[in-house]
Amino acid sequence: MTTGKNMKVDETSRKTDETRGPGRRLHGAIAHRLGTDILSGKYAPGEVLSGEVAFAEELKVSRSAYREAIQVLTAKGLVASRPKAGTRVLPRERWNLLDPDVLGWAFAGKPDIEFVRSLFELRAIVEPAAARFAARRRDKDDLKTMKDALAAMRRHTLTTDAGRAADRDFHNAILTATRNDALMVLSASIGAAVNWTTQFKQRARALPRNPIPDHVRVYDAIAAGDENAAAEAMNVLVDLALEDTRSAIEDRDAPQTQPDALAEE
Amino acid sequence: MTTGKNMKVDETSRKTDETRGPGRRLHGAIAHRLGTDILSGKYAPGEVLSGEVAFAEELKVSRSAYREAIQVLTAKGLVASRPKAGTRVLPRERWNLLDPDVLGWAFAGKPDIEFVRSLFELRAIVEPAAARFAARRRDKDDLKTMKDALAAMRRHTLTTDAGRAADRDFHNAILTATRNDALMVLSASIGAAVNWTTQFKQRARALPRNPIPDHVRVYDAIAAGDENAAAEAMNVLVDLALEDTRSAIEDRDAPQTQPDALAEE
DNA sequence: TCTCCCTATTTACTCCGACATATTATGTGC
DNA sequence: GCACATAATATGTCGGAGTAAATAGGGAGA
Repeated sequence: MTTGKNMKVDETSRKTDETRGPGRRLHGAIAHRLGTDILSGKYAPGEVLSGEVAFAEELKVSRSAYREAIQVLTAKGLVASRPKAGTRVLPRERWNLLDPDVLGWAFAGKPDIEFVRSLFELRAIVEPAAARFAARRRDKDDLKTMKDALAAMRRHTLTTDAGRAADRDFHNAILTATRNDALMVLSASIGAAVNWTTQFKQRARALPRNPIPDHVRVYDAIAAGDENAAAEAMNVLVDLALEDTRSAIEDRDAPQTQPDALAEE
Repeated sequence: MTTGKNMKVDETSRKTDETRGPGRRLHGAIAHRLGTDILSGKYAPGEVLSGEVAFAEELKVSRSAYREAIQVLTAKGLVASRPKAGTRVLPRERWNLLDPDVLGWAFAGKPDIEFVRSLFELRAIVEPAAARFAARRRDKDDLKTMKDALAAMRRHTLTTDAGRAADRDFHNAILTATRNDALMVLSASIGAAVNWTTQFKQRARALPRNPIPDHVRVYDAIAAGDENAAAEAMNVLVDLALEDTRSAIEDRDAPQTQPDALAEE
């Protein structure tokens, strides 16, 4: 029952080859493959992976590359390996779910709705608080950066790459203004992961509403140093993003209506 | 000069040997050593480490072990390595500061006061919100677990290991009751890191105040389903921990007064 | 019959030396 | 002075050999 070694290898090495771009190392690709497989539930918690030699052979890579990939997964709390016992997938609560890579792997396949909800709840907690800190501690440079980003957002819209980059700059400026490294890292991770779902959004349909005024409200409150107003304005922004993502996911999960009809735009 | 396997251990390999307990692998020890060195600023961001062969030789380990350690650090965003360019320490904003290991490394040496402040600010944001969710979503099992932990805390005090374990159980029960995985992981990481400084506290002096009543207030509010009261009670708890840690760190940073005088108890 | 310890096996861990690949730096021609 | 080809160098990948650790199983003693 253990082996299953003789299966066709085509399927096995497909993913590792796809993921292997230039600048992307082999062990990184393996980690990506195993990571997504674990996050997607293909390898359930508690399950033991095939031995080093067997698995490396199956993946058509050397043991070194395989081991380095396993070290990466171990570092992120996904697996743990001990001699004689083998390498087994750890229970979900041990996973570093806030690790950027893990978040990426979680959203690589069909993201779990419950987990998306968790992230948005966390975001709804953290972002307004961040805006509050920013309103209290921002200096002139912060405000200038935010203002420039806002202007860029207005020029290009959110439909262009430049526009989305400006959006990121704006939010990053807010995070910088909080003078709180932990908050910065956390918010950046969540934001990146959530925006990772934005590609669904953009693909599904045009944005339903002009987001600029809401951003301006946040900026004005931070510039004025009004903490409560900043938190409230940011809260609105998060709710908006939640609404967009929710409908996007609903569209994805219920594709009975022909996708072409939605993409007409 | 080739092997160097039987030679006496000198200063270079001191730390790696110390950290190398049973169940702790060699590459883990190397990662721990390099991690703490980076977090402590011994290797500044942007700095390039010596080449693989040179560094591995210096640490008296094989290149494989060294490379696996580097993969771990890479996975945590501390370093990045490219052919010909070498391995360089990434800027601080790329570090996964919320990774449990990274947090541990950060507190291994003298923790940066500013970073501790950041963590407590984040905790003050997250924990009350978690209590709020717990008050909304807890079920009977959650309440029972919390109640049991509370009773255990009363029996053994926080001065014993069993007592501190009960404290952890109590807070874990709250996190479980939030039904939010992201919140769970985050709060657990921060909590563990902050409690990592508690050993300073315990060492410095006896606890200045009985924490049980405050915990009871949190429990009562959650049991009653009163979200605002739960958040407020938890807020008090965080403030209390902050106060303790602050004074503990002040004691540590200003040891002019003979430590014996403080330890009389 | 049960417990405890000891042995044996399995598996990950570590080491080694060689080769491949990617990236930077250098040099050459225009 | 610039663009392109070339070489140098450090990381990346490979395969194999040997070590150490943890579990399972068997044997001795109670």
